[in-house]
Amino acid sequence: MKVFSQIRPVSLREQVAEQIRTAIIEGRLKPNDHVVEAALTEQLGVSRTPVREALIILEREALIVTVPHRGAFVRAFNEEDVEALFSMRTTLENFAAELVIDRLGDQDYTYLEDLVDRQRHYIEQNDFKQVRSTDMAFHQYLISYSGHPLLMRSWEEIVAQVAAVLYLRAEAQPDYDEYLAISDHCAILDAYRARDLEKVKAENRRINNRVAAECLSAVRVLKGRADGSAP
Amino acid sequence: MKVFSQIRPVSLREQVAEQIRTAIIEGRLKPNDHVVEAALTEQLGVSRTPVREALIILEREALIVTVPHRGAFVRAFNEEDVEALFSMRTTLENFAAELVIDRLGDQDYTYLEDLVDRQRHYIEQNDFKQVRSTDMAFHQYLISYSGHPLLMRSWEEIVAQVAAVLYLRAEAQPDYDEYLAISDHCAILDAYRARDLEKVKAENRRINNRVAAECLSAVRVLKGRADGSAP
DNA sequence: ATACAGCATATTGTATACAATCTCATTATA
DNA sequence: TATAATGAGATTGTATACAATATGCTGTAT
Repeated sequence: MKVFSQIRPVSLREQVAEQIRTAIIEGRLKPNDHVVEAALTEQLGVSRTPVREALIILEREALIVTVPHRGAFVRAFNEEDVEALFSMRTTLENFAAELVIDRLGDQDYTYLEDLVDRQRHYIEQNDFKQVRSTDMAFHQYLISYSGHPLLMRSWEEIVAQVAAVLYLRAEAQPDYDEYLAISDHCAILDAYRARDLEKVKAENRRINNRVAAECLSAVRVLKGRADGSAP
Repeated sequence: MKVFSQIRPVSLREQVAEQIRTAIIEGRLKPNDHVVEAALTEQLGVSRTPVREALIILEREALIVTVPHRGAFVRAFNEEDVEALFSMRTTLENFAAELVIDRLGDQDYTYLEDLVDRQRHYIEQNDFKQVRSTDMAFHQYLISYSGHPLLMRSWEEIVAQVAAVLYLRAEAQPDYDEYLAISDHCAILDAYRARDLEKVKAENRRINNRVAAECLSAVRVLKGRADGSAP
């Protein structure tokens, strides 16, 4: 029985990166916000070095855009970005499907169904933070199950962007029907259970295309609001 | 007519990263080599700051593995890594194929054919550095043509790893038949010309599987040598 | 002879100081 | 008035100094 989990030192730069990442995903840092190193230094109580290193990491994750001698800015997603994001997501999820479809067992389906139930529960309680997190856990499970290091890495790089864009959707459409995700996940599970790879891929494509459209309109709405309020 | 190309300040960290990257790809830095910051500081004539920042970038590219308080080491590819690398490459190239197959025009085919000719020429001259570079340019063109920012980014992240692994193949098999790549590229071009997406995908899969097998055996051979010479 | 504690050295992690560059308001000039 | 030059302030880029940690040697006790 495993009692203790590995202790590994987590460097300041990673802690800083995590804080900034979360702030972006949760919308506390808005698109195009200027992220000033000195400000973070003060707020986080660390020196500029780990802050700078964290910003370099986040730039590689495309959550931050840096301009030489001007600084770091929160990435603003335009319509093409959203389009690209979800087509990439479809590609990665379909790749994962190829890798795992013949390896998923009953306990995996049980676990995934449990996640769906939990998500339904959180929707009923209006706990949207948990809804998002459970939703992501569903997709994450399938990706991680592949054990493919490059796939997992690519996934990690886009997942933060997806989260950031979904936040925009939530902001633009506060009354979004969260139950859609439930039926989506059930459809995916059914296709996996049937070991029907093409069906899984088609569902992934369909769902991501729909979510992409939703986020696209969110981006447009928010852009309109911004232009309207401060032209 | 475009006369001048954009001048953009290239930071020290990027220059340092480029140097280390090239050194790894060209085999001057061997797998598991300890990359000591102070040594680079001295050799490159810059301070530790840009060196550290370059190492962070390369860690995100998976060319460097860093262990807290122990330092940075050149990534050593094992057999699973090679397997994963080329299956990911297939996925990305097939995604690119979906995006570009209906957009390629005559001038594109001409350009790509010219690349193949140049590559053949370099093989005849035994200029293997140019052979590699032309080969990569062929694949790069198709990826870039997609204009898909995330695809291009993912590609960039694996292309250095592919180059590093191909260097291993060259080391293990000095008499490798370089003309194989020529017929591979012709096969890809034919499939694109026929607008046959499934054919393109099948060729990509076939070629990458073969190259993966070659690199896999290279990794095994080199591992055997290393274990034999210093057990 | 072996195992362990403790110290010396090397290396990385972090903080701070200084240099280069950009932005923007102000002023001079046509 | 419009436009360009100028300089102060802000911010990032780079260098260096100091702190924390890991490694390996040496001496000592068993």
